[in-house]
Parts: sequence; C-alpha cells; structure tokens
Amino acid sequence: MAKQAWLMKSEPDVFSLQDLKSRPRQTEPWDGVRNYQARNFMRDSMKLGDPVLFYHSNTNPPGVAGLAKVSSGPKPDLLAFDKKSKYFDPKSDPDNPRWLLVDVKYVAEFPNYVALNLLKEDPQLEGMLVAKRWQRLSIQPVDWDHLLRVLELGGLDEGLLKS
DNA sequence: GCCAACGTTGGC
DNA sequence: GCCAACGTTGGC
Repeated sequence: MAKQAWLMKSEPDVFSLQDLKSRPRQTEPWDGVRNYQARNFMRDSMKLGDPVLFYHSNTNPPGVAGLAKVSSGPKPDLLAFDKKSKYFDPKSDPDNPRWLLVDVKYVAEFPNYVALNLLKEDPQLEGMLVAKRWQRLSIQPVDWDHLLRVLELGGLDEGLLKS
C-alpha cells in the first residue's frame, strides 16, 4: 500500500500558507471547493496525516510554498449553506450535504519556494500533474517519490513527515 | 487581460 | 441524454 500525498491550490491573495500558519490552531477547513473530482478526493481518499503540498496559484510565480497535512476526516462545507457566501449552493441539503471538506494543518514553510518552472524542469518530477499544461484541478494526488523530491527542492527534511 | 481547456448548465 | 453556450481556472 503506497503512501499517498496531495497538492492543494490556493490563491495567496485569498488564502496563503502564511494565513494558515497564523490561524490560532494553524488549522483551517478547506472550504469553497466546488468541483466534484476535488471533493471526491477529500471525501473518499484523504487520510488523517496525509502530507499536503500547499500550492500558490494565480500569483507570480506560481509554486509550492510549503508543507501542510490533512487534519480531519470529511465533514460538510458550511459555506454551502450560507446565503451570503459566494460558495452558497442552494442544492446542498443540510441533511445530505453535497460539498464535503477536510481540515488542513500547517506543517512548515519551505526555505526555498519551489516555483512551477522548477517543477516542470526537474527530470525526477516527470509526470507530476501540476507540471502538466492545462491541469486545472485544485486538489491533486501526488506520488510519494514526487513529494520527497519537492521537499528536497524546498529545503525541508523529510523527517517532518513523521510528525 | 488574454485565452485554452474543460466542467457545468439547461434547452430541446 | 445530447450538446451548445457559458463560466471558471490559472498560466502567461
């Protein structure tokens, strides 16, 4: 059974790795996902403690800012029930929520930000989804050896994965 | 700000 | 249930 890692995208202007770090428990529900494939990863596949590469999109340059981890099981995305939220979804029934999420907890910021162009150029990262053109999915599975390589590029010791 | 890709919506 | 139109993502 291979260990699974993940990559989760966020626009740093909206919610950055530094924002996660400054939360009281350094934990935040990953709300606002309105894509079924991404939801299914959170609902069905993520395990407590799985490592998460925190990716900054829509910024210059885009890239992986650091490491986080899955810190809850699946639970309803409450924004779907909030009429004032841009993520409100009238089709999500509180008794049978359409949108589920997990909590994500800060682990560490990379000493070296790993920009997208580095991911694309690195031969060891060939096939990594985020490095492919037109890959828009905001939550992606990451192979374990790709995770280790990105940690190395970021300047983090893989011992952090054991915490 | 452009625009390719692609997921979603809704008319039929 | 097809598929055109529309909206969103996200790199550039």
